Amino acid sequence: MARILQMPSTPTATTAPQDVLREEAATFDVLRRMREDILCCVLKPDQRLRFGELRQRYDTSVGTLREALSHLVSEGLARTEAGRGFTVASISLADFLDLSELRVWLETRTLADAIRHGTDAWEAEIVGSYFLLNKLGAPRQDDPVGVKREWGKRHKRFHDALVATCTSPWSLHYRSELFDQARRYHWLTMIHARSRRKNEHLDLRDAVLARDSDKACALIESHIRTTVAQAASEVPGLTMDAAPSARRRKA
Amino acid sequence: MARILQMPSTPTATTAPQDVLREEAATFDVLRRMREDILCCVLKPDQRLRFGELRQRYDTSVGTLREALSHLVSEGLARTEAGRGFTVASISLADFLDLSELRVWLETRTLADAIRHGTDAWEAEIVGSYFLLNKLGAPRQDDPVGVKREWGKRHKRFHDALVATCTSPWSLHYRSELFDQARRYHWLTMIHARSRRKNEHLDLRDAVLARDSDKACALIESHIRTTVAQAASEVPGLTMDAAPSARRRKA
DNA sequence: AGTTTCGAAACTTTCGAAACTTTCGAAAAA
DNA sequence: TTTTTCGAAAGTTTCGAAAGTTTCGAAACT
Repeated sequence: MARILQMPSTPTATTAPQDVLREEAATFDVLRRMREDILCCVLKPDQRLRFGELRQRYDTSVGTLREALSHLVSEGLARTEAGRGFTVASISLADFLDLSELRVWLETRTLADAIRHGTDAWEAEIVGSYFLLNKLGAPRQDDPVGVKREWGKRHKRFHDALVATCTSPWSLHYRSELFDQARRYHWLTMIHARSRRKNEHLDLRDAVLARDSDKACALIESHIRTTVAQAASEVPGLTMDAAPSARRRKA
Repeated sequence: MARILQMPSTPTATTAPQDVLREEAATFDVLRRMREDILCCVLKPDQRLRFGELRQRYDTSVGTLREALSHLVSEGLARTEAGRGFTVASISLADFLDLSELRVWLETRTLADAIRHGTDAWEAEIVGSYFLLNKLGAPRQDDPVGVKREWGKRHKRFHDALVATCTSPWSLHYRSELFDQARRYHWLTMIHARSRRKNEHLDLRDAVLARDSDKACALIESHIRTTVAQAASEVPGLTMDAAPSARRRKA
């Protein structure tokens, strides 16, 4: 179970201020970079992940790569077959639908609980992270990749902040994993979508800060569902079938 | 995302009949054995996992162990701190409660969907796996470890069979992970519990085969809740606090 | 022409050792 | 007596190379 956002805790301050970030050093760093690359489709769905190329790209050894890849497999961002190496996980509309249904439940559940246990520090982080998200504005199709990536980061930070005070570690853990899964589809939507959406995050923020649990949950539910619908209609090639991979049998 | 029970599929029969089981060979085998050892508390909660001992126990290299341990961390069965190696995940009543709340929802959700999409092969596997579970009978405190382990296997097989035709891969995946988590607490209950329970699995089986979704869901919900209550009252030392690990600060 | 067999090339998996970090205990200083 | 410092031992992390598979194409055979 990966570390969850560690928000209103006193920093331990043993060696350096950002000591927390050091975690696992090399391996952890490679893992994070690979995850980001899969999420942003730099490594494309169903792409074969050969050790030769990866070693060059991330400047590390086979063993370290294996460990990172192994992690990605458990997270559902990659798959592996015995003796055939690793592959980026497929995407499909069916998967996004399935994913999103679970998300609706987990997001509303964690959000309601977080609101129930909200603190001043929690409110502050929501205000702060919303500010950062809003300052950047929703990225357009023709914005540079760097801007889109930064928006992705801030978007995640805002949504993490909303549920930070939820008291169920398991719910938070799975919520986080599924949020990352959804980010792959969000990325595709950002690339292709033409329609613009109103600023749903502002309403969400205000409902949460007003501790209006029902309204906040309804908003986040429609937030998720709208995104699915948008992806389904505007991302080309996102079909119900999983992959164009060559697993045919002869008739 | 790990492989899910692959039930009504035709065997591919390329080399051997059990070719499917070979998956990942060495690493996968070590992973499975370690997981089983953690689930059955052979490796105890909060126990330090040193490479020296593990290498001897599983007769494998450091690299392979690291990969397996890495997997266990993502599954929440172990934890790791930078530079300080791996540790078996803690247990606590709080964790079991949290876990079980999520399980209630996931089990009922997957079960209802599985019933909706049930096939003949699905019914057959339910009948078969129930037969195996029932033949062994609920293990008593003084049964040998081997019997308890076998019961654990058959118990899991039965519950997997119930939900096998569920159409949501993500729900099935998380259901499976949480079921394994719960197995650690089940094991402790088996060791310590004095009270006997009626055969809840028979009622469950019949309700499912009769396609009575509401009744089946109600049964599985109380099945889970009863187990939690039993563990809370009969397993000594299962407190709300996480671990007796030495993370004290000076006052 | 179509199918099968064989062998080399490419890639994955596994391993043990080298480099580095943490922990623990003994000796020196307060 | 208590605290601090230092160094050795134990343990973890990273790496590159050896061993083992799979894949693909060319030659041999039907």
